[in-house]
Amino acid sequence: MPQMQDIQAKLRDMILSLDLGPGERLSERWLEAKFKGSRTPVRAALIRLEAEGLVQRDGRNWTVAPIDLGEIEALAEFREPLETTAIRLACQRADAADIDALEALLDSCGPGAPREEWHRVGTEFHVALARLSGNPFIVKAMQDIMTRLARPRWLEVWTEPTRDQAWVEHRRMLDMIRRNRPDEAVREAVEHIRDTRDRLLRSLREDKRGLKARGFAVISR
Amino acid sequence: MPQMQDIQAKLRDMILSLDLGPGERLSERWLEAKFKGSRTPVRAALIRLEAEGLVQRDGRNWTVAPIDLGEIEALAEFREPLETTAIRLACQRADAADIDALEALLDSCGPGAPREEWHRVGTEFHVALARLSGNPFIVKAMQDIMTRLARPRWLEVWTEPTRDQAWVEHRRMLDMIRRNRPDEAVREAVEHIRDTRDRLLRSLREDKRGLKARGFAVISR
DNA sequence: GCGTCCATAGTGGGATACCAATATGGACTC
DNA sequence: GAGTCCATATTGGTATCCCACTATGGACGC
Repeated sequence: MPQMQDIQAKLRDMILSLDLGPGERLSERWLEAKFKGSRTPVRAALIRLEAEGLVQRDGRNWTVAPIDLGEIEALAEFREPLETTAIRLACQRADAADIDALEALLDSCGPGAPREEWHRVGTEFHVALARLSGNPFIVKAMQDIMTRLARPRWLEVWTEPTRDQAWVEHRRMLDMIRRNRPDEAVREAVEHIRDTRDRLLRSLREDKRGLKARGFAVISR
Repeated sequence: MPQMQDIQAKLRDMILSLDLGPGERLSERWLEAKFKGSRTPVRAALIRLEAEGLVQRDGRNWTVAPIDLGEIEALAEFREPLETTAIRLACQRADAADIDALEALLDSCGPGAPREEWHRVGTEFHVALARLSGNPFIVKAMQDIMTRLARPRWLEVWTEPTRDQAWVEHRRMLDMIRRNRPDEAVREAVEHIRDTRDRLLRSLREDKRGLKARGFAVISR
């Protein structure tokens, strides 16, 4: 069992699940004890997680990346041209089976499913859609984006109407791709991206007090 | 003197300058001797350069990333929406001083300048343009793109007409941004990106024999 | 009390030691 | 001579060690 990848995966999970709070300091020694490995693989994992944006240097120290509202805006701006490009390419390149698979992914998450499932499927939908573009850089960028959005999405106040709205938006995007109507699919996507951004920002801003109470570092802008 | 960053920078330079051939195997021990450091900083540098796409794992080994013609196509596809978005944002956000600075950058490279200068200025132009978007993710992506394109650009057969063509295209893009005509600037950019892609692909394909003779790994597609 | 200063504990960066896995090369067999 | 097999060198992965630096906190002087 490769130790480094194991540590990297576990640490990533701890960060994404907010088991380690945003802004929290990480010492290599603490992590080495926590994972019962040595500092070498811990350091390798930290370097890689730094590239993912989940961990940062704060002077000489390692810290869990804070929640950054400005980053959420910048990500939406970055994501819009990428996801719309992915959609246009998918319209040209994806076959019916690809689209059926995506549909099945959406279907796999019904009203009774736990929140973790919705979260996972939502992420995977966008990455899989990017994959239909056939462009590895778009896929990589989308993975990166979804990783960085994972904690805000998880922290978002969770209501059925918003969940269903996102679900409907996903459906509509996919539908328009299936019918090979890229312009309309793109319009849906842009709307979805902006809706998501606004939802996340509003939710986080409203709960900023609660987040700080949990010791989470939040950068307002 | 920070050892790790030093090693990373030197190794990056050796790769980008083709001092280390594409596809060449890198052993940590050899690098440690080469840089008179120990394996710890060498490893940290390798991990970071892996994220930059300059170094890869080949099984358990490290290798210099090969020249990949498919990657050049994918990069152009990835770059188009990003650079056009950067231009539109720059039109909204950049002030005259920003644009003057970019113009000065282009002016800094006259007909008599050495090839290294043209190369550096060409790279910096696109990154600086991305910076005018104000979006750190676009900047980061553009840096990444230019890094990956650096070796193909360097290997391109070098003629004054092609050099001047790129120079004219840069000028026109900047001009249209200054006049706040984003659509035309975007049209120039798309043309420039496609021209560049075609030039690089043609040049590399024609010289593939020569590259292999130098021991360079080239992936055709 | 309030600064100031210094001993100390803890940190990340680097160097080194050890290990399992793998690649290598030469001897041996047929 | 060609193929096979095994001893050995070398590799990357991991575990420790050592060091310079720094943050901390308590004693001391005012």
